[in-house]
Amino acid sequence: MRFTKLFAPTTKDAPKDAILPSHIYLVRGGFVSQIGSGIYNFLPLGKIVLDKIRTVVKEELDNAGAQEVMLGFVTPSTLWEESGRYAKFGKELLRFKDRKNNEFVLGPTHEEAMVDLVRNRVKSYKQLPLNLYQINTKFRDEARPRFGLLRGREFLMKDGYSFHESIEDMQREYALMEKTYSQILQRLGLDFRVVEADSGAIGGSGSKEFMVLADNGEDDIVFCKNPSCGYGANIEAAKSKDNFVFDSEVEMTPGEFHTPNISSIDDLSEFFHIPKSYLIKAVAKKAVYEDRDEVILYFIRGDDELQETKAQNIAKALELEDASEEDLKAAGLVAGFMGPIDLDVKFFVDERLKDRDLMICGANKEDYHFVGYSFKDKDFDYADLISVKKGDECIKCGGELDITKGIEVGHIFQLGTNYSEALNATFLDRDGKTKPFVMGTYGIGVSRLVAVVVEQHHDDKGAIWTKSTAPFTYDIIISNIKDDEQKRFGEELYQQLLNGGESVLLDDRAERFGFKMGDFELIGFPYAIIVGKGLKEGVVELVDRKTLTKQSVPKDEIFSKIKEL
RNA sequence: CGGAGUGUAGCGCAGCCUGGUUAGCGCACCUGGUUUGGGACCAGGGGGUCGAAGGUUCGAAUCCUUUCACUCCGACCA
Repeated sequence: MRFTKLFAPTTKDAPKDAILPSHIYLVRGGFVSQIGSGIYNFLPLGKIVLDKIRTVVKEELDNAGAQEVMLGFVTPSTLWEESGRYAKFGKELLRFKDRKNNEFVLGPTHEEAMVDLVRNRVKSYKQLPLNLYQINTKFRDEARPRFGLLRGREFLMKDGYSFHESIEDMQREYALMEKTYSQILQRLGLDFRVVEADSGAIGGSGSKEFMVLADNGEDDIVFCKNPSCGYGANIEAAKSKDNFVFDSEVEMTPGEFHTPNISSIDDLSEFFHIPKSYLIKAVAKKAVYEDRDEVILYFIRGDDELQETKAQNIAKALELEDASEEDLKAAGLVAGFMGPIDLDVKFFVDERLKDRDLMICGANKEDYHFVGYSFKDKDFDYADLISVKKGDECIKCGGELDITKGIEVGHIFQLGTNYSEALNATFLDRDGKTKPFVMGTYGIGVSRLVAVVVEQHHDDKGAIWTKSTAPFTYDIIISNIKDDEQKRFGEELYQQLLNGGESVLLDDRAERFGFKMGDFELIGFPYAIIVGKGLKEGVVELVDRKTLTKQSVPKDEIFSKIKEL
């Protein structure tokens, strides 16, 4: 490709709302442009990168035995009603009607559609397992799109679904997909971690996320510093060891205690001269369900923090909101003095409190706490409710846990039979019995990966594409296009590289040297070959975009030099 | 969804408060010339339904009403 023919409108200035490097450089470099809130056009450079990533994804998946299909982007809403998600999914699901007044949705994910494709076509265990995927546009009407391609409303995603006769076979495929996804991300040149994850609204028994490490990530991921351990988890699912050690000097006589105006954990700790780990923190939330709201209490240790996703999951709520003073009053609760004593509202207790005694909690009475509370023999709903903190001990090896930022690029789920049952998708097993398919589902954000590569590989001048993602590998810069010798050699080299099967761009524009170098650095091709002043002495220069180092190479050797890279 | 803003040339903005020549600036673009190793310079030039609709007025980019879009902070986010 010649730069004079390439539609790549680079700019000096970034859009004012672009904060993240990936957003700034993708727009400035002429890769993408915004056409609406959270909706982006891909220009030639962006499309090349997108296709390269898509190709890597496809090659690895096909190699693992999956088959590519393409489902309709527009899906009849009846399918979504069948699975029950039409009501559950919320406003993210874009719904609309056609001229005949039939309802449709723009697919944000395609469990229903894929199950529908398979049911009544696959009838026997002999046709299993089956792993079908598509790389197709998705639409989610995000409340607040931002960060360019990282959180758009319309995006390209690979979503795959596997069908099995048993849980064991599904888990085999799940492990295969973990391996396949890891290979994909490795080929793209990304530094990533596979972490345990919350399964979220999609349901299922287990899931893992593929997190690319980046300072601007939206997710907090917990990982063990011990290199031989390898534990990693999304903060929403992470667990740590209980570090509580009982202090034998602590004594309490059970009973109510007057604590006027003392309601915060800090104040109580000071008032009773006792560590926060002996206090019971009550967190009130308003759980929103399809048909009602309900105040729910969560009891956790005074030095812990409630993890909202865990709290929401255990309550099986659509979402959790902060409970207001009025909500609490209406539920008969006294803000600041709530405890697990004689409660009428639904509540959950963190599993670390099970069998603890000698604790202090609210007495459900204004200005009173209860001292010497015991959980022994109390048959409450215990669950993991708390957030892991930096420095906690690893649940697996006891090592030190750290927290870092990551961007989710892939998510694999052990789905089970949720969807096959809901949609009545069954097969006959070896004993001739009707069974629902055991399913797995696997997603990878293809357009998001375009941004993620830049997010992880850039400097203050622009993007730095990895070899497997670069729109072109080599950028031949003819320093002065009016210099016949430079022009002739640049053209020659360009033809030579093309004939050699290399991915190469010839910058033959009548621009000044600095302008062309700037574009090279901004767009981020892995290498530039400068054909300029040095040509008189018989040399050209090879520039490594990553290090920006230049080395002079005799012009007759540049072709073989490139072949070595 | 709550709060706060912004819509004027391809991009970034001024003008609006206090209505009144032909709506301006920088970058980008076109023509000619000089330049050619780090985003050059000189001269000339093209490009605007001032987001949309309605209203007030002799007169509206400017004031009023409605509406649409986009952005920021937060909540949300397989």
